[in-house]
Amino acid sequence: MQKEAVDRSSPRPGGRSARVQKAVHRAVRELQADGGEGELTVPAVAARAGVTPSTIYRRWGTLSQLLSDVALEKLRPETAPVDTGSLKGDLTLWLEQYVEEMASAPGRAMIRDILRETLPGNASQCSAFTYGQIETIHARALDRGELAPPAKLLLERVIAPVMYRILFTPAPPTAEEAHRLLDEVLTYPLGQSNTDGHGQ
Amino acid sequence: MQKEAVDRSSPRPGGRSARVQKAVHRAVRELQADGGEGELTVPAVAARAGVTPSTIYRRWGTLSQLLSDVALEKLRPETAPVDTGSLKGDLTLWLEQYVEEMASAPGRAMIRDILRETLPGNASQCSAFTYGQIETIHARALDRGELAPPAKLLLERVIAPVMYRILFTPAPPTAEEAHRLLDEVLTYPLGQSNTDGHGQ
DNA sequence: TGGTAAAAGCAAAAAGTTTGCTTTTGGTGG
DNA sequence: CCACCAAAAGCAAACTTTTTGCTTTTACCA
Repeated sequence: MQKEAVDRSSPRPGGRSARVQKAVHRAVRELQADGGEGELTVPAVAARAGVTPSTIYRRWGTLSQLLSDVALEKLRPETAPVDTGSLKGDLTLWLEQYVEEMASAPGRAMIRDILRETLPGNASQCSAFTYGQIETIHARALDRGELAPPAKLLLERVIAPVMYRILFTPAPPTAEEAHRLLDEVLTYPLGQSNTDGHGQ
Repeated sequence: MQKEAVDRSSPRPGGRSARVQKAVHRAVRELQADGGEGELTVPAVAARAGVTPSTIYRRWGTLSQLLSDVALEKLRPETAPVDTGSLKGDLTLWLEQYVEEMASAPGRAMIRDILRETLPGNASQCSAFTYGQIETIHARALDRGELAPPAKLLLERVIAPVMYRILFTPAPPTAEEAHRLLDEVLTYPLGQSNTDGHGQ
């Protein structure tokens, strides 16, 4: 009785599948935005999307998987990080936005939704988004001729502690704490002895 | 229609409540140990525990909450970390066991179970367990007259990255990587500028 | 030792999920 | 361009899980 949904990434783009997917995702976001109390169920989403519940069950398998997919969409970066003219400026601004988004109640909910799934697919996508944004900043810094710690080190020394705080402690991290982590890694960027593990 | 279970920590220890709680927890562990495929449902747990489903729903609210509680029990340290005679030895041995336990498939499942809950209670308990173990090692080192980085720094520089890898990447961290993180923090223990956030 | 409130049992109703089959639909080869 | 085909959606009935009102049990307390 293992839940196992199908591919899910719209095998026929432009067709009915794509329309249904959009409608369902939108329905989820709308229901989440509404008071959101409790009634986020598959039948409710189906009704709002003008679709039959069995469609959702067959395509996503479970509500968790659907919520995970929606959260991943919300987390997908829409634009490259702002270019402030310096590595530190770019990272500081980007990190502030990152922490604000992730540490908020909706942000925490998104992360939990993403992690709920058994397969690490969406979670690693999520990490890849973050990695990509940092990598962009990194490449830009190198272009300027700046010395810049690799994205991987920033993930390890800044993002990981921030995420740990968000997931495992009652009080989410503050912008100040994030700044401290960033300053430390920029001041003492040791630990470059990196064998792989994050293949972008 | 918000799910909201009652206290859950056996208000009448020694009585029937405690017996039911034990039976239910045991039933969950047994079902998880068995092939575990799919049939981990509230009715299944109830049947195995010789209890009626409504008891479980009323006490735990949801299967997630129950699984979270069971996972927290499994994660509770039973003994203090082994004393190897040195800070580095203590930390290395303890960390090896930690990573082995957490990065395994059952370990990952436990962490996901703990994080599934909306309230951060169990997750922060879990972190507190880890903090406590490291704190024990730390205190022991100070007794020996060793210089030792605070537990909080180890959480930030070693545990958080390990957890991040476990949660967000397909390939869990290896013992080698954990060693690298530990070596780095022991070699360059900067970042002591700690305002609080983890009050043990 | 009875009184009492909290927790468990029970069973029926409600809600959610699965499934077999039919219908729609977007792509494809004739 | 049209008929065909397979994939996905709709539908509805069967099935499972969850909720709920009420009764019974039971540990604690006076």
